[in-house]
Amino acid sequence: MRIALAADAHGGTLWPLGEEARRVGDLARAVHDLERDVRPRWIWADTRAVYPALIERDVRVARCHDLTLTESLLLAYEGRYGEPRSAQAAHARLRGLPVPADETGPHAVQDTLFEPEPVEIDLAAVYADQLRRVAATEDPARFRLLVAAESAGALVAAEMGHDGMPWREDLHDQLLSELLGPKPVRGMRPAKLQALADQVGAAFGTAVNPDSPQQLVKAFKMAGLTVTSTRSHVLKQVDHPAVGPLLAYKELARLYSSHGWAWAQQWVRGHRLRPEYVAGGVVSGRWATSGGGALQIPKVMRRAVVADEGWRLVVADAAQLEPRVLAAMAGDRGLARAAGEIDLYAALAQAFGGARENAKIAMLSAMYGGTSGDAAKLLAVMRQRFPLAYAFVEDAAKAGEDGRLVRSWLGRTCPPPSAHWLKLVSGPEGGRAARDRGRFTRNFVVQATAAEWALTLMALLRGLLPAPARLVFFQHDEVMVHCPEDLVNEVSAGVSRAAEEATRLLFGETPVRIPMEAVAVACYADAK
DNA sequence: AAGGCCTATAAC
DNA sequence: TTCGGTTATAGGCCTT
Repeated sequence: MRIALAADAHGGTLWPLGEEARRVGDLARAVHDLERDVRPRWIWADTRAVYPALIERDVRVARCHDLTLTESLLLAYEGRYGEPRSAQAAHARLRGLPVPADETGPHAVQDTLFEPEPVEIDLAAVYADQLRRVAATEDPARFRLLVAAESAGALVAAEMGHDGMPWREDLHDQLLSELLGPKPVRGMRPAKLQALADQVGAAFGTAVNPDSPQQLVKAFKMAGLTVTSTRSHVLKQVDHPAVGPLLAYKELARLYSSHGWAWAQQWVRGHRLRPEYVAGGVVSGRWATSGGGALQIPKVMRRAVVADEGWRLVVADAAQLEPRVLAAMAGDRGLARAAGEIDLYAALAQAFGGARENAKIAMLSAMYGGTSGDAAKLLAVMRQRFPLAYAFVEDAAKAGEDGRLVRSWLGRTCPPPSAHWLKLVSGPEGGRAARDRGRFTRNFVVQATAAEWALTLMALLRGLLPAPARLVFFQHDEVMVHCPEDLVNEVSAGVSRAAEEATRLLFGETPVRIPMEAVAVACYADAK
């Protein structure tokens, strides 16, 4: 059963497909009852606008179809990248009405919540149109899976944003104090940071703001040293007494400004980090965050992520996900056989002269377009030993260089070349621009497919988790579940099973394995 | 004062 | 001949 749903200021409208629409005063109550009785697939305009209010009322749904995310996938597939993707825009296109631009900006979703819809959107008609367009894709079964996974991802993102990841404010403060000195008063640098800044100044013989690349370059110049930038790896080559304290400063300043006290004040409440995840926020299908920086948490801060009393964190990541995905996509039997092993690179080592490191460089260069060091030599070996995998990424690169589109395994489509690129590519620097886009499309097919595998895994795992276990973190190829201690085994088994099912759902019968070993820990820092 | 671009670095 | 992809965030610095 499928039910379209629209929220408004006074409740909402439910529209079981093929039946009359009916208004309800208490939307959350109605959704709860229907979810309990019939478990429909909910069709709604935008999960980010609709679902948080339901979660707030403790109502969760198993399945949905997000019209905005689906429209976005379809427009890209159809070569119409950039057209407005909201359900309202899709509706307007169907009816021949003026198409409203998408809301943009940090508060777009919240703003629309409090504004009445300017026009009534025929959700069922938009949905039917999308199903028709999905059926017209080259492989409708795959695209349907993509739509389902993307929509499920939106549910998970909203739920994780609500539940939050366990975060001990006291341990975070303790960690910051150890590294930086006590929390400073507003406008002051923490003591250890100031001491390092003073050392840098002393080494130059004049006060320099270590946060200013311009001042640093000038100061080095006065000391008779020319630096092309003030990046850490450049400074490491420079012999000057300021370099030591400067590198230390940079590392700590990063922690302070990006994940320091101000950050915690804004994003941590009641022992939970609650960032805002954006499913489908990256062209490759990876998630983004629009606040909270949850996908860039420095590793040292994992010490602050601690399970509640009597609970555990079950942490699992898919090791070597991208080369495994490539092996499955390309149907390269030799690579797929190696991808049946726990350590793919070790299994490949023999083909690359015995060194595991060489195998790794070869694979990464193939997927990222790397050319430095021994890459060229190793890629030649790869071409010979794993011709299908090699050809797969080469074809993707060639398509990008030619200005064509590439797609992931399930049909996510890369953006078309920009007008700027088209101009560049026919000019004197055209070769460079073409190669740049080739690297992008080469990586896109792998990264996007890895992302949809991870999305599928998460959708499956969400359905397998026993209450009250909760998904609390997801970072590209890694998931974290927070659960009572006595559920650890069940949750770990769920993770492995979800990984196996995700692999089979995407790739069918294949020797490739994408193992996910879960570990249960009290503290995230102990997971690796 | 606000906004856009640049540089730098965190994650995968 | 150099020259690996996707991001978020913050501070400096320049323009308006």
